[in-house]
Amino acid sequence: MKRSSTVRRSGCPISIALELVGDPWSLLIVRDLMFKGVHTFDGFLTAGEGIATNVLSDRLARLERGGIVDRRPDPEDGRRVRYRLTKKGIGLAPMLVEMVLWSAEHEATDAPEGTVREMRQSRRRVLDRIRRAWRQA
Amino acid sequence: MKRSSTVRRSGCPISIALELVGDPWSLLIVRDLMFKGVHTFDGFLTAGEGIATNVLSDRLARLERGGIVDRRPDPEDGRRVRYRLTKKGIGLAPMLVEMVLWSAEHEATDAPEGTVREMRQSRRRVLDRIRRAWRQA
DNA sequence: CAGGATCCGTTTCGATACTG
DNA sequence: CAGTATCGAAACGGATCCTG
Repeated sequence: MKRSSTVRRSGCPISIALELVGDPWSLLIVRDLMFKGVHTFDGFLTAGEGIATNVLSDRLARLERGGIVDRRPDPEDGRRVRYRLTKKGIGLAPMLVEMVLWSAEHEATDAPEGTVREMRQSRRRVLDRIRRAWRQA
Repeated sequence: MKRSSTVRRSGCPISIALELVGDPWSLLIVRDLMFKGVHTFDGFLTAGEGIATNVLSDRLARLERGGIVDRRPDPEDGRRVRYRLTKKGIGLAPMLVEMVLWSAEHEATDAPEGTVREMRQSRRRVLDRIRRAWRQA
């Protein structure tokens, strides 16, 4: 596998950010940040699907290097670190929403619940809410 | 990493089909099928980014098991195998389009070309064309 | 105690090459 | 157009250690 962050086909600019989207853990982290308001190391550890600490460290560093998340000390508790999606990171929302919709339609076994239904009915509204929650977080 | 094809958070149906979307090679194959009309083993081998034969075999089998592609003997040359996206597979188009758009905006270094510009201006038209091309292929 | 880094045994991946 | 075999590289999980 090439190590470049994007792959480009000659004559056809169909490039995909595989560095991000090709990695399950990174996607789970972004998803937790975007949909669940999880923003601490421990939050990812417990809310996630059992990611190991070293893997989490590594992915957070990658995402930070890629400009998708940033880290700052928690304003209310200087010892804590707060991870946030950057503007570039929040730009992934449409993609994530499509991923969730496709998964709900084709893979998930139990009936879709409120969030998914609303996504299906009005992507725009869901995206607006995600962006709003992000701005004031 | 869990081996299940979808991951679900309790109380929040934000599940993502990581089995597919967490794997770079699978994404490249789907992309080639969707945007480039590549549909043979050798096509993926040469048009792709240097995938190994065993990996390609493995991913095609996975995608087939996942119901995303199917394989049939080429009508004009029975020895050849033709891979096609299934309906479920073509359902990934919106997600792929968002991936391409995000990548073009944030990752790709050279100026976006026609396809990307058209995607940005009218996702609908691009998606319609993809689906039409798929139906008559 | 939160946020990581490091070491280590194990599993998975992938490049190459060979087979039908 | 694939399946298989090998074998080194990388990723992973788990535990442990470190630092404020």
